[in-house]
Amino acid sequence: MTTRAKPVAASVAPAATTSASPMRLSYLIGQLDRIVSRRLSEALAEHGLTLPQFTALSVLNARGRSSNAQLAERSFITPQSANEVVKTMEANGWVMREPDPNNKRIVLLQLTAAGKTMLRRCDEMADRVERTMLDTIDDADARALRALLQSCVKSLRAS
Amino acid sequence: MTTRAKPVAASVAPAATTSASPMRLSYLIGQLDRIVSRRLSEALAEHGLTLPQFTALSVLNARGRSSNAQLAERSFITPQSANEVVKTMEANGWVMREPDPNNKRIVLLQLTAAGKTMLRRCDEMADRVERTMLDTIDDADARALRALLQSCVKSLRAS
DNA sequence: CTGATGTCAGTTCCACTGATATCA
DNA sequence: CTGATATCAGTGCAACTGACATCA
Repeated sequence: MTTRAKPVAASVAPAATTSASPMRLSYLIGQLDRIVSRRLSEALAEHGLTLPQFTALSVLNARGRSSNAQLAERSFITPQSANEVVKTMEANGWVMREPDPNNKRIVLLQLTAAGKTMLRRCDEMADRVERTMLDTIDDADARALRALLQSCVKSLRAS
Repeated sequence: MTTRAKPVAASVAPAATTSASPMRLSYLIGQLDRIVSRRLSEALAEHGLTLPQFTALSVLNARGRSSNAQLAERSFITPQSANEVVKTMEANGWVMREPDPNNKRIVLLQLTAAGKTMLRRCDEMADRVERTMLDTIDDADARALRALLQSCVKSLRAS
């Protein structure tokens, strides 16, 4: 309980805005992402994996063979950043590259067996973090949360 | 368009290939935070403000006078990081420090008039981003989203 | 002494922009 | 030629850890 919200400067801050105004959604999103990312990173580090790498593994697993450009778009980072992530994972034997038969310029990426094994292990850790996060939220609300987040992403990407 | 202010534009990619496994909540949270942060950062840059600075201004405004340690906890970053953010803002005249009369070791932080003006301007930009984000979401669902996000943060912080 | 606080210093991580080569 | 793709290279920001001094 040491890190819980307490009436912080209530005794020191008399005037102005004593009652905490409701936090912005963007603030809440940022806070939540910060906490989740930290928990996840700590857990993944035990297997020598970084969060961006886990994201890439998940995307490649969900979407199958992808070019670096596709991976970048789905991870919402630049192709350069995606390439950087992939380089390390290829060196670790989790991802393999093979030329696209239809287009010499494109290199298709896909998981290796070792990559799939690693992903399965890390998925368990991610599940654990998410279960903690959803501790006080029932399944219906969890589904609603997912749908709302997807709507937010969709609206922003469309604008 | 040769200049790419954004990482990826989802221009010609065939987007209709969805139907893969549903994405994790932590993935969605990360994606949404990435997009929101980018939009917000771009907007704030017009006023010479960074996102961490905007966060600090918001926290100081909402909670009133705070020590650096309190600000750090509210922003969910280390005191060192918070101090770094504050240093720049003090140099820009948006935040002022004054010693706590009750404790010589503590330095209380609060917004200056210029800081409040800046915050007001930036709040408008943040409102604009959030309105876009909530484009297809009604007020009731927006409130539900806020409540759910708060529950998630609370559960993770308590664990 | 212990613990909380502020702050200087150095480091790391991760995404960015720029530039270049290849190919449809 | 134009545009998409991959990738090498350098940059910058924002977080981190470590260390130290001060004070309740």
